Formats: sequence, C-alpha cells, structure tokens
Amino acid sequence: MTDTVADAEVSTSARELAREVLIHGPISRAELGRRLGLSPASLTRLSKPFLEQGLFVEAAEPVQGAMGRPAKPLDVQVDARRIIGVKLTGDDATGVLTDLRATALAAAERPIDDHDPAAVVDVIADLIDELAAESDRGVAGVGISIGGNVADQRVVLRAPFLGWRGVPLAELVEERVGVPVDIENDVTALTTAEQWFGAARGHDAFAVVTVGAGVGYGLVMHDRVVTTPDTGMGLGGHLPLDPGGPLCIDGHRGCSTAMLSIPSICSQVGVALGREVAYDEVLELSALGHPVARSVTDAAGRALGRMLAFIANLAMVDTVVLSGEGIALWNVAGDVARAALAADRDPEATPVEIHIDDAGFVSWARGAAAVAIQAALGRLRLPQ
Amino acid sequence: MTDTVADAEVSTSARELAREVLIHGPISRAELGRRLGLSPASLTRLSKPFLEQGLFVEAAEPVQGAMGRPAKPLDVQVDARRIIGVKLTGDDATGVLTDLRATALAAAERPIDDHDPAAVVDVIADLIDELAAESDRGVAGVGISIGGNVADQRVVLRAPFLGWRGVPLAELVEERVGVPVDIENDVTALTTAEQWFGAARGHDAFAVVTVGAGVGYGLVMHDRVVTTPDTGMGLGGHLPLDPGGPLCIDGHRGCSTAMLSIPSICSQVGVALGREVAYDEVLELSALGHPVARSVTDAAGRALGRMLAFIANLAMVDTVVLSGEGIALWNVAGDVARAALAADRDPEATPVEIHIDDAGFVSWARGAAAVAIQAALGRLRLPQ
DNA sequence: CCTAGTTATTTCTGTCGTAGAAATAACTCA
DNA sequence: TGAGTTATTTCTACGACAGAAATAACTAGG
Repeated sequence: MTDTVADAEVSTSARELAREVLIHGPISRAELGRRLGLSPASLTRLSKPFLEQGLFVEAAEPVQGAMGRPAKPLDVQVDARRIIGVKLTGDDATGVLTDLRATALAAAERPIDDHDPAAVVDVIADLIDELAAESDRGVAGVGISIGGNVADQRVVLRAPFLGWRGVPLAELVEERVGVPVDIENDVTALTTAEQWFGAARGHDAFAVVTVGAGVGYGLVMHDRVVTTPDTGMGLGGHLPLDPGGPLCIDGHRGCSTAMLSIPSICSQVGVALGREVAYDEVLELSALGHPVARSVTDAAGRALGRMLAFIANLAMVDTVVLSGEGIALWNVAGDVARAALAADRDPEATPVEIHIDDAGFVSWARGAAAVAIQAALGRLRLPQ
Repeated sequence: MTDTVADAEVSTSARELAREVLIHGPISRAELGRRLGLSPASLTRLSKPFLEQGLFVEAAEPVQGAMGRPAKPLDVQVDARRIIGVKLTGDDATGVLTDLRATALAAAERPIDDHDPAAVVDVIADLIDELAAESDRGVAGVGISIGGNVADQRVVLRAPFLGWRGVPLAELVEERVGVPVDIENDVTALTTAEQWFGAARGHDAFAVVTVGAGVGYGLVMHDRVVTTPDTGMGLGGHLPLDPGGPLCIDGHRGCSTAMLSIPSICSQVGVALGREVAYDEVLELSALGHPVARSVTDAAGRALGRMLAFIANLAMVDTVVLSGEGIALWNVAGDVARAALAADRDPEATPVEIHIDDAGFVSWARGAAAVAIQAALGRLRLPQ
C-alpha cells in the first residue's frame, strides 16, 4: 500500500463500509445505507475515496427487473491487492497467495525439520518469497496461523507442536520480508475466513468444527469471532461424547479427539486389521461397507452429531461449518451424524444448518490470509 | 415518567452512560470516559441532564487515598423510580416492587387457577395493583417473565405451562394498569438481571444455569444477552449428561432435566424410599449422609459439573451463575460438581468462576423487573 | 504552612460526520 | 409519452465530539 503523507485515518463508518462490501458485495449504496444505518448522502461521501483509490468498483451489471432507477452496486476490486496466508504446523508450512477475498491464486509448501524459531522463520521467509514472486503487484500483507496461543496478533505465547513459548514471530518475519505480518491462532483464523468469505458468510452467529490431526472449535457471535485467553488450548477437542469410545492421549474416554481425529480413527481401524491403514483408505473401506471401518466411522458420526447438538444448544447457534483436512469423514458418516444430532435436539427447534468446507489445508491457509486482510483493513489510509 | 413536550430522544452515548452507571456506579466521570471512550468534556455534558432530572446523584463520599483532585462519583438515584417485576408460571404469579437496581422492596403472590388469558390478566393486574399501593411514587414500568417464547417483548408466542399461543399479554396488561409493560422469556430475564445487577455484573461473557422445576440456560456474550428464535424452548434442559441416569419425560436418558430438576430428584429418592419426599428433605438427608439421597445428589452433582464443563468449553465463558429455586443442591453437591468440572476441563485452562444466586423465586421476579428497567432506559427522555 | 505535583472536572471553541432536503438520474409500467 | 418509483448526488445546517486551557481539590514533601 503506497500511502501519501496527506492520507488520513479512516473513520469507523468507512471501515464498516469496507467490511460490508468485502463480505456482501456487490451491493448497492442504498442497501448499504439500510444495513449500516446511514443516509444515502453518507454512502456517496464514504464510498468516493474507495472508488478513487481503485479499491472499489461499480459493478458493470446493474440490477434488473426492479422498478425505479437501477442500482450501481459497489464491489471490492479483489485484484487491487495481493495477500499471503501461511498455516504453520509442527511438520510444514503451507502458504497461499490470494486476492482480497482470500481466493487462492497460487500455493506452495515447505517442510519444517528444525523447530528453532530462527530456522522456522527462514522457511517461512522462503515460502513467502516464492509466493510473492507469483504476484505482479507486490504483497500488501502476510497472515500466519498457528496451533496455539497468540497475543495481539504479534507474539506466539505457546505453540505445543513447535515447542515455542513467547516467540515474537510477527516481528521476526517482518524483518525478513518487509511487509506487515499478523499472527493468529489457526482455528480463530479459519473461523474468520468462514465468517467473511465462507459458506457462513454474513451469519451473525455460527460455530466452526475442524476435524484433522485434532478437533478444533471456533465460535462467531454477534458478528464477532469469540476469543478468550483459552483460545488455542483446544478446549473443544476433549468433550466427552461416547462413554464407550477409545481413549485419547490425555486419557479422556470417547472425547472428540478420540472419536474424530484422523490419527485416532486410523489407529482404531489399524488395530482391528492388524496393519497400518491410511485415512483415505478407512473412508473408502467404510463406503464399501467394510464392517470394521463402518463401525469406527459410524461411532465417529454419532459422536460428531452429539457434538453438533451440544454446540447448537449451548453456544446457541443454528449454523455450523465443518472444515479441516479430515472432514471427508462427512461423506461416509454424515447421515449417522445428522440422525444423532436430531436425537439430541428438540424436534421443534430450528434445524441446524450444516456447511461442509472440504478445501482441507487450503482452508487453513486461507484463514491466515483472511487475518491479513482484516489487518490491512485496520491499517487502511485514504486521501481525505 | 413525566415527559415534557420539549424532551428529546437521548443519544446512544447517553444511554450507554446510563447503563454503565446503573451497572458499575458509583463511578467517576473520568473512569466513565475511559470505559466509554469519551473525553472528560463529553462526560460533563452527558451527565448534566441526568443530574438535573434527579436520576443521578453525586456520591457523598469522594474517593480517598489517591493523589490529585478526588473524584465525585456518579451513581443512579435508585429511588427515583419504582418498577414491578412479575414471574408467571402455570401455578402462580410472583411479583416484586423494586428500585432502579431491581432490589426488592415488597413482594406478593397470587395463585393462578384458570389458564384463560383474561383470567390470568385479572390476577396479574390485581397483583400489580397490590404492589403499586406499596409505592409512594407511582410505578414507571412493569416487566413480566414467563417460561416460553416471547416476540418483541410484547406477545407470548408459546407458553407450554399455560397452554398459550399468540397472547398479546403486554397490551392486555397495559390496558388494565396504564403503565408500560414488557414481556420476556424467564431465563432471558433472569440472565439480564444477573448481567446488570447480579454477581456476574460487568462480566462481558458468562452463562446462567437455573435448577428448579426444569433446567434453564442463558448466555451473555460481548456484553449482550444471546437470544435466538429458539429462546424459550429449553434447549439447555435436555443435554445428555449421564448415560446411566434416569429418563426425563421426553425419554432422554440422564439429560439435564432428568439429573437435576427438583421433580426428578424427589421422585428418584421417593421411589427408593417408598414414600413421597420433599426436595428440602432430600437435601437434608443427603447432608446427613443418607445413602439413597447421597447417591442421587452425587449423581446430580456429577451431571452439573459435566454440564458446566460443556458450557465453559463450547460457549467459551469462564464464569457461570447458578440460580433457580432448586440451587440449594449446590450445598450438598457442589464439591462433586467441581470435581466433575475439573475432570472435563484442561487443567491449564482458566478456572471456571462459579457464582451461586440462592434467592430462588425472588430472583425470577427480579429478572422481570430488570427487563422493565432496561425498557424504561430505552424510553428515556431528557430535557435538551 | 507553603508549594509543587497530580488528578478531576468544567468551559469554550473548532471540527468532522451526519442527516435532511432538494435536485438529478435512470429506469418500469400503463 | 408521462406518471411513478427508486437510486444517487449535491448542498447546507446541525450536533456531538475532542482538544486545549482554566479551574478545582486534593497529596506529598520541604
């Protein structure tokens, strides 16, 4: 972003306008005025600098069919900036180059062999350089998401998979790449992406459940992602769901991780078959009706359905997004899960809307990009 | 409230100021400025009309010990208005006359024999008249809380205990008492009271669990009580907590109602002893170590602890208020509940803060009063 | 006892964002 | 073709707010 000296902080209204257009665009000024509680005059005034900067465009296609003067809907010029999102695990760093709606334009990956912060920063910087080379218009911001605790979008307080405590990752990476960097917990980042750009876009309250190496849980309420000091501790990963289920590594019988995580499902089937089995194979066997695989995925489905019911009843949401690299489980266990959900929820209650985000690792990296997009919005400067 | 023709709508800031003083007063203008993000000048301006109207007072006791000019904290004149709160069940109407902080000054009760809306309105009007006679300064508003679905704080959509559907209760009672009336779901109302005037006062996120004839669940997040179309359906009342527990009336084994409600606990002990047992006697027997009572209350405690863990992990709160007419259960089962909670929650996570509100039926009626106080705030007019 | 330092509150003034009204634009429908 | 409808723009006035400076009411230390 090339800021002029004369550029000024944008007002709250301008930021809300940008957010609304980013999430709901293309959208007319009139509709924006109604949503934001502003007069038409204000919308003209507020949107002008965005149009002048090339951050907004007026959609070519006016709305047809209605009476009166047709609206000229505003939309973000998604190609105005490029963003990079990086998802960091103990094993590798996955990155995507995206536009302003976190749509992936390029992807890359690097293994992480050494958990030393300096070594990891090297890998991340390399990954970012590779992705930035794919962009012909520079990079406006970088987001990094990580399993663990993050303070202020700057410092990794605790990252069990990397054995980190108090690593000022944003600073370290910024020094290397010369672009603003923001760090966020991985589930929070993914939840943010679902809220702004995913299937739950525009819902004012919903939950996110991720199934993968572990089980993650995120919550949006009153249009805001809920974060607490415990965010990143994985508290949604050890809910007791099945008193007859297997044990997780922490000794919880039938908890969400024991019932749903990829490693646990693979090892349950593996033990019964007496050989190592990959996750994809489990799902395949289950689809073919193999009794062992079927039994394990059915139990997983029941547990997932029960978890969804608990979420709907206690977090008071009626929409849930399922994501993560292991959510293909839904293909073979979705029906069982829906039945279990129905059994634990009042039949007169609002049905729970379930969205599947099956983009796997790309979703995690998109989440990181969404964090960078939000941060860029916060840094926005416009000519007065 | 005697409005002059010249009185004007109060601004958002003025309403937020009133709310903040109501919840946190006495509190200095300087501190209010910091909390609301306003300059000291604005606080002088905003608080002046409240002081002129006699709604605020400057606390007599300035803050001691600190350096600099001592603050003259603002507080609400709690006696400036009187409010009536009524809790309606299928059997009776309980009412309280309160001040502006929902502190009960008088209480009264009426049995409800006839569920016909007209008959119930008669009883409520009588009850209100009796309580209003106790006030020497009129009544500024009436709140009525009810188990069931309420639309817009005006119309009872569904109230199973009364067999009502679509009763415009606010209108009917207003016609009789000539004072603004607002209706709210009972758990929502109680949650509101806890948020503004209870032990969780000022917490930005917490949950409420009520134990009584049933089990209720309310949630505050981002400083707002969470309500959904399903509010009033009692979805928190049928969470599966103990696979070996008794059945509730809907056939859920070991659900929150089956494990925790007064009728279920009494009947479990009653069946074992071969006679009818009152709730208080169950708690007494349990305290004395009676094996049957002990066993039932221990199971209840474990279920409650598990429920608290689910709430903390899924609603993402670290504070829970326990209320309702049956919460004396905590006296005999609190330790068991705490142990169960600890078992289901990561030991490194923030400990869950538990507050007990043992005011029983008065709390329910206070909740209704809190709704009326909020509504009065919304209707507030001040001389410009 | 006096003075410097500190914090709270008030007064005054300029600014910025907003709504309101009226004008203009661009359509549909009869 | 004109009446009706809706969207957007332009212009103006108002009002809420912050900032600065003044005033107030204390504490702490010499």
